[in-house]
Amino acid sequence: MSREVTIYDIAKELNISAATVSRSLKNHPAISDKTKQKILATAKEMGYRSNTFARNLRRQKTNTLGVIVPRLNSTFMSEVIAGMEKVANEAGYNLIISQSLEMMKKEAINAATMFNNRVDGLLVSLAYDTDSIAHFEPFIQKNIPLLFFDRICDQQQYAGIVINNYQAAYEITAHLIEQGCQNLFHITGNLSRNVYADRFNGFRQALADHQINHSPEYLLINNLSAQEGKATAHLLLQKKTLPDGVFVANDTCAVACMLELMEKGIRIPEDIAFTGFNNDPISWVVKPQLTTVHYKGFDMGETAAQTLINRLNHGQEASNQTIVLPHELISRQSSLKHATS
Amino acid sequence: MSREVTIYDIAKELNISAATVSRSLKNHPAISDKTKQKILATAKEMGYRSNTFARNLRRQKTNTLGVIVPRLNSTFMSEVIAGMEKVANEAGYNLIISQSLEMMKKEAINAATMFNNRVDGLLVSLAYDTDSIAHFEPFIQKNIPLLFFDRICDQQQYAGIVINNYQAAYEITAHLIEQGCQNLFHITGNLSRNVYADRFNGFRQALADHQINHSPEYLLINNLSAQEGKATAHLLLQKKTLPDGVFVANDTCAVACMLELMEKGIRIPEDIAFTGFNNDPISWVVKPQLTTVHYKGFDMGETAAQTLINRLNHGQEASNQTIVLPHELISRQSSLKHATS
DNA sequence: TTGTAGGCGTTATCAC
DNA sequence: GTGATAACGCCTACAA
Repeated sequence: MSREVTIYDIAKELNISAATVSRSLKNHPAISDKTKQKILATAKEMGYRSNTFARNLRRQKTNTLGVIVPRLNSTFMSEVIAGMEKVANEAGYNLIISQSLEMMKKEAINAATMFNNRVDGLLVSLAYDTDSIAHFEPFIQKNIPLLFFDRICDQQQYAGIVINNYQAAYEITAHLIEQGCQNLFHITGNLSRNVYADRFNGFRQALADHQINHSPEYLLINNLSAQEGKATAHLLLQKKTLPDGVFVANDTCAVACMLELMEKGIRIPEDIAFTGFNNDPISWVVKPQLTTVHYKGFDMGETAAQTLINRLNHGQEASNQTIVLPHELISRQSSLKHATS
Repeated sequence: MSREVTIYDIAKELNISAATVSRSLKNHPAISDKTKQKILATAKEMGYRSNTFARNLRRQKTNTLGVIVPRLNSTFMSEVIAGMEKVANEAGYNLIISQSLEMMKKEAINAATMFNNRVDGLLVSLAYDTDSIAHFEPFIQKNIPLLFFDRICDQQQYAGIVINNYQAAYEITAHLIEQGCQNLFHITGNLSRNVYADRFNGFRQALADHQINHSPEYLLINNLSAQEGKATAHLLLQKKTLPDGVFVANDTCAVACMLELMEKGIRIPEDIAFTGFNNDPISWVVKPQLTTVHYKGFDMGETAAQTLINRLNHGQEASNQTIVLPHELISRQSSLKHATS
């Protein structure tokens, strides 16, 4: 393993000082174009590559952003990552990515690792069961920019990148009501997570605004996995009266629940209309296709990364507002009743 | 932003040398337990955290593994990443992940970034159109361990982690034949990729071994996206004689193709039986459910990371064999004809 | 426009 | 067992 070429080697080769080499490589204005050219050429020729550690050590900066997500394996989240990667790359940042696997404990461990690796900033979408953000304290104390996205922290002082989950839920619920549904249920996740709380609130408000009464048991909470979707189907079947419309807070769970009910002879959407959330590929593959809410993960990733980078560049002055991105209702008639009125 | 605590600060605090502090922190055997305890306590108390750059600079090692994958957004790949992350974490390595988005050009850029970031080793699954691995030359020249997985490099000297694609394809094709299919087609990706070449060969061999003739147009190549799956459906419809069985090299494309054909009045599986590859969630959600091949992405990720780390620890002596992981045929009768004999 | 010199925080090599 | 010291490669006042 041959030794690495350093700026000193280049300097010696050209009989100039290392400082000049360093400056040329950074395209410093004070260096004449001629020397710059010469140095760049020699650097390439000698196979020079800058040493990130030395640079980081000197500058007290890593040019690395940390990302902690609940899971990587959803269409949505991988789009988010792709968007982040694009922006980060263009701005000269690297991404270190880790998954909490929906566990606060692992989220905390990951946060500690990120901290020790001196990430310049951290992007986080909270785990399912996170009920304290104490593990992010070190970042706050050291003033390392911390930005939440999608599943954000409800405390006022922490801004984040989100969509209007309330509004989206309102719209999709109103849609069900317009199709003639009268007895609506909602299946969702931990209401401590903003995304689920907001969706529930939107759902409730839509019911209220349309003067729809609801069963006292209209709210069903699970972890939104396929498995629990299936289990919840059985739970529904044991109710005295079945709902005629169900709004599920994600597509995976919606599809699993729906398929299980069909298995048991329930007709979808004639007996029960279903809607989901996320516009996951399974929502358009499943029969009947699922009405759902689409929001661009890629854009969210881009926005999150860009916002964080702005904050890195401009420090405290940078805005700390929560940013709300647009969403879109994807209405697939096949999953909806037709209005009976 | 208060200045970071260094080993010198701890040393000064305790009136000892920085060297002793450093050794204690590394749990060096030559330090007495008493001093060690004292130092550890003070370090914690002062909020010390070791500086990775200084450490890396000194040791010429980053404790970071690079990962380049075609895309993150598949169930399979996210499982791979999860497996890698687990092993890497346990061994004290970090992961830097990037996507080539199936483009060799971006793969090359990513490789360069990884190289400049001095990753200790690199894990790669090749992009769809990669036809040269010249962009990995710097790693080879500098003797930085490079390991391919799933979509590996066919050149002999580069080992990798794979499944037996040939065997899996053979099995699934034989399955179709046993169900009575006589006119089989194969839809797959770029045959320069080992995974697709091997699957094609397995398919062909199964036909040969069962004395099944095939149409001269039985091989259809596309990029295996949903979009092209749909397009290929139309292509099939223009054939003089439709196939009665199709083996598609991934589930996404299989499902898209199948759904489009059903849209056009073809009965699945009565007219055409379909099989896929990957055991993606859509393969069990779609009706009829798709017979497919399952292989554990998580295991592949674990194995790949572990193999790379072994090579880092043991240098050249470490084995450089290609490792073949098991797969499993997931037979879902609903997607298959019943044997007619 | 270019050069000099010191320091970023750690670890390895000597010495004691 | 512990301490002093010299790198690791780069950046940046300050000087020339």
